[in-house]
Amino acid sequence: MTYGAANLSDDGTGAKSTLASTVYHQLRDDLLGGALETESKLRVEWVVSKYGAGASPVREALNRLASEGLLGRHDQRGFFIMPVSATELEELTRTRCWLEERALRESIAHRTAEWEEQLVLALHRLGRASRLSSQSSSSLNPEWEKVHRTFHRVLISACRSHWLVGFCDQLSDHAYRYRQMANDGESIQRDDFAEHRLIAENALDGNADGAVQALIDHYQLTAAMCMERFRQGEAPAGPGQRAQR
Amino acid sequence: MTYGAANLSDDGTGAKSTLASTVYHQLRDDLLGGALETESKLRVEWVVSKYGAGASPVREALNRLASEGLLGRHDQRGFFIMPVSATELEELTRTRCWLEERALRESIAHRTAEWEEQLVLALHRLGRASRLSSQSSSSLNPEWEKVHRTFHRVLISACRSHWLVGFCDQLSDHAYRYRQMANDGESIQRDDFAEHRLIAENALDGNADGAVQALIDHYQLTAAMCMERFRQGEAPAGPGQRAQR
DNA sequence: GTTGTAGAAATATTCGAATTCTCGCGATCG
DNA sequence: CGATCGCGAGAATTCGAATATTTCTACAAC
Repeated sequence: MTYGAANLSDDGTGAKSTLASTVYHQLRDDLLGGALETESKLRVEWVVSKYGAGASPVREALNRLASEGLLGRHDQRGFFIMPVSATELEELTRTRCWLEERALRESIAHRTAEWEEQLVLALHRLGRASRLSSQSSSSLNPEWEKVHRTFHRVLISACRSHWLVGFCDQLSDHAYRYRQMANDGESIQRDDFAEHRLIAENALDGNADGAVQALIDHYQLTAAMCMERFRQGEAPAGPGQRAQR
Repeated sequence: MTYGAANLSDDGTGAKSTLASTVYHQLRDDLLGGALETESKLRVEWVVSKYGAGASPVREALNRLASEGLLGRHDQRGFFIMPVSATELEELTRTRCWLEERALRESIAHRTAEWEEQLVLALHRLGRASRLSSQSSSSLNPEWEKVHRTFHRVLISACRSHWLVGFCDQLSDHAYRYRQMANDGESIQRDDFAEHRLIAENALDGNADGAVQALIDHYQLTAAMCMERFRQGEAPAGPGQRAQR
């Protein structure tokens, strides 16, 4: 065995993953976690040396990430980390509200007993997990993030469109990126659980309008908080992105 | 000059494209055009020999296509052409109607003079291009397809969300694939231009409800026609897809 | 007949070495 | 002085050759 040493299992089914997929997931996590925002340009060689893989698999990973909008691509000029901006955050939030509203309405309209149970379960878990990491207050609790994401995914999972679910997922990733970036110490106190409970209860009651309103409020509040932080950290010309081209 | 010989310009800006991008576009066209539906499994070696490129660029192209849902991927087992089905067509159409409705409403709500002009222009061009190819009746006129796509893109272009436009584009690609597949000789006569004119005129008048209704009718009629053909060609077990795994 | 299995063949994946391209810099030409 | 042309250095891209994995086949055991 010469290369590809760190591959045990990928999805629990015992199927071995490719190096390309491994790099993809790692790099994606780093991108979303805001671990490498400092450099706008992403040199292949740099990724190769950091993640220990050849150019080919790295390049595959980069291509996937570019297709998802996390990276940009210029033929013959490599990849770059997609820049962030206030207007992009607005557009993202706007789109997210549109899609999630539709998804939630459909989900409620076609809800099943199983969906209700999953939702109750997701809400319960959300109540258990704490928002902030117990160790560092400057980063969110990864466990909470996981549960949180599951909650929102379950919420719209009955909408009868894997396309729509996928799109919402994708937007969710980008929103997560902004949230991570804007996360240096909590600002306003916020009762996360109450917000989610309001959404879930309305949904379970079949009150689509109420659920949608609560969901949109939830997203917009989050966006507003991000925006505030975003605007603060913008003027000092901090370690944000650099030369674009 | 040893490899990468067939690269003049890609986007008209004089920028040279990568082999990966070239293969991506070609393969994508073939996929959408229904040129190679016969084999569900897509061997890298086959693509390499057909498109004249090494494994690395081909693989990149495959990865991009997989991210768009045109191909599927199983780590260590390669890529396969995404199967088609009646239920998938339904889901696709449903999602498309949801997204395009929202996009159109927003587009109308935020329309500008330039948007109106582009729309008028797109409609005019649509009237000029004929639906069927002059040569072969079994394939659609590529010029018409181009103009048609432009029309629909323009229609929603003022919605203030590149995300939404992108999603609609993606769904549009998949719908196109189904349309191509279901295209062996015209069935019902259909006044395409009248349908599009109805949409455009309502949109230009600011009549969102009317425009949306016309647009949805348009999509659903198309889907219904595809579905009909689809069901016909299903029983004979024609040269459709083969072994899945 | 079914199940299991070693080995071969076919494929997919990855690497390391070219090859090609871009970008910056200094010289040269209007 | 501004614009253009060469000319490397540095990157990106691609190839051809390994390396790994899956799939197929023949054969044996139950």
